[in-house]
Amino acid sequence: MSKANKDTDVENIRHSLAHVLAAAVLKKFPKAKLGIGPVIENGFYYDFLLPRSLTPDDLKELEKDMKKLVSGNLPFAGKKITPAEAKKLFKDQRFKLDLIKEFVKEKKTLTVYRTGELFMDLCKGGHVKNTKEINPDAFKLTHVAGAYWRGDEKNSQLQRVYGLAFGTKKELDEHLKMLAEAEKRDHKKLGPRLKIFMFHETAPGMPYWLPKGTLIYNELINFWREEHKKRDYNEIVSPLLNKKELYVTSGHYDHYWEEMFVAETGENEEYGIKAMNCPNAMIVFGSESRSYRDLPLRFADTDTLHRYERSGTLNGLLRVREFRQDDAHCFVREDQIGREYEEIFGIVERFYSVFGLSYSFRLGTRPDNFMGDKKTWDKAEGTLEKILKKSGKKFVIFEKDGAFYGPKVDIIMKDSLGREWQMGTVQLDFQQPRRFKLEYADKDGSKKTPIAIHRVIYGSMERFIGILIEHFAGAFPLWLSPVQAIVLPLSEKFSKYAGKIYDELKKENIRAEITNANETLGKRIREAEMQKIPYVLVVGEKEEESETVNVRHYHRGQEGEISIEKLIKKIKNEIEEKVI
RNA sequence: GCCGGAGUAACUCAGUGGUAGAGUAGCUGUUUUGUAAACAGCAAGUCGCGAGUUCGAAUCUCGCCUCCGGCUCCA
Repeated sequence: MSKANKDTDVENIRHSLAHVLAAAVLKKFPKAKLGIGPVIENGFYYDFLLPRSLTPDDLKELEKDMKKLVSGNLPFAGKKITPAEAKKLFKDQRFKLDLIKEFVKEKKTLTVYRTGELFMDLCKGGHVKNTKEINPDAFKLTHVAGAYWRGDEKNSQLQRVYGLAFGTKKELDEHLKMLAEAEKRDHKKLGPRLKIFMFHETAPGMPYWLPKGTLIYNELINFWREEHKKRDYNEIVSPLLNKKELYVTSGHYDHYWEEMFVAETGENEEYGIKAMNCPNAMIVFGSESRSYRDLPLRFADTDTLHRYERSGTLNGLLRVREFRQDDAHCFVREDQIGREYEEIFGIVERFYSVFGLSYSFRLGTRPDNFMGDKKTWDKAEGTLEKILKKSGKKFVIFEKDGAFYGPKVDIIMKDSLGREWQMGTVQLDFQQPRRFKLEYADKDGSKKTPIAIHRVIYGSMERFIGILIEHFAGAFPLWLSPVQAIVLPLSEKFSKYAGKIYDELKKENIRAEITNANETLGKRIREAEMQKIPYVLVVGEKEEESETVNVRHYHRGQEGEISIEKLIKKIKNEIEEKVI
């Protein structure tokens, strides 16, 4: 059997189970109103409007009932129907009637599928022929969540029941095991356990960076500074509070003010707390007269930003209210856009390959609340699409996903649970330079408006570190490890020798720790392993005599004795090369 | 913001109306260790916060806060 067929088979199983779920729900709640029940990655869901909230116990019962239905060898049979027939069949199902109306408008054919004698659904098909093709032990209802009808907040909220489903029980078990493994990588658990960051309830969505996390944070920023200095980026620091008027000029007051923290003075002046760096970058560009020779002119800025994200959207380090971006604004002439983008894509590749991260691009086009005129937008979108095609990289287009001031190219990554996150973003902006009346003198002496490219590579430091923790499962590459080596003297007799090793490591700027011999060696090794320290150095009689250490590496295991000079050289080289 | 779940010692968790518990971590002492958990003792709690019901609330009810899973949103 080909892979494509196998995929279709499991999709048919998932889709059929959505129908079986709806049948079980209707049995339990005859007045339930049905939404839709599509196939998703690894399973299915179905949306319902019910007289009461489902409990975890309800899910267990529904699952049991579904198994019974599946074992009843129910056939699936579909048949084309007319709109009039459809309206009659689903006269008590208001959401189905919505769909029928929509389908009629789009001139789609209507089909109804019956699951045995007990259930029918408006559906385009894609089922098993009979539920005997479904293994009753290879699916599981996992959770309930609220979901708006047709994905619109203004519509009623339905209860969405999620389920996992596979062809065999083994695949289901493997998937559940994988989820348990993913939980072990979860940065929300690992971060605090490894003392990288924490949260406090007085600052929702605003991380505390603990000493170890601050080391990682600073190493990432240092690397970023080195790489950007080479490429003629000029770092600036700008105010964290600006009067409302700045955001009126930039356009953020109309589009964004509600999501900003606002500070008020005793004299009733309103200040916006920095939520983005661009307006102040515009101010700096406009502070001098500029020539075409100055362009591209790049201002980088990593100031702390605050955004009042809605409470339900916060998610560990991946969605926060306080963060820093590795931001920069590149002011270019129109003819320089392509080159600048190519250069930025080069920076992206350099950075992501250092961590061994894979990513994809996403082009976001004109949103509904756009600023400026459609013609400029079309031109900008065309330019970006052309550059993306030329880059040879894979990309998808997300309609209406651009910033209000211009289209954007996002770098997309997945977390340990496979959820997609926007990391870096490169945004084209024809609007703000115009609004701030920025200009440069062109060759012929005429005044021209520059184009701004907003770009972040990591995205936000917070989100990036969250993804890194999950990517490395907390075992960072040596150059990022908060503790790079730990010295364990076998007993107190060797404390002095261990201290000497420790001093030499520190002298070479290697982040080292040392333990005393109060605990057994086994226990101290266990603790070092749990802290995911790359180099564990055991010293005892043999090592002291031969002036060596016994190396145990987090990934490579026990490596035996090595002289301290050789070890330091090796460690320094590994740090320098940023080995992953 | 909306739907659902959760919050008990620093951490992981037990405790369903009647004296707040265990393991780990911490501290003290003993042990001086050869590659993932030595032994003993001690200390540790506004049971998320606030109200209510009750003779009595970690436990029941209501409101709020925070976190988690979704939805919506995401410059």
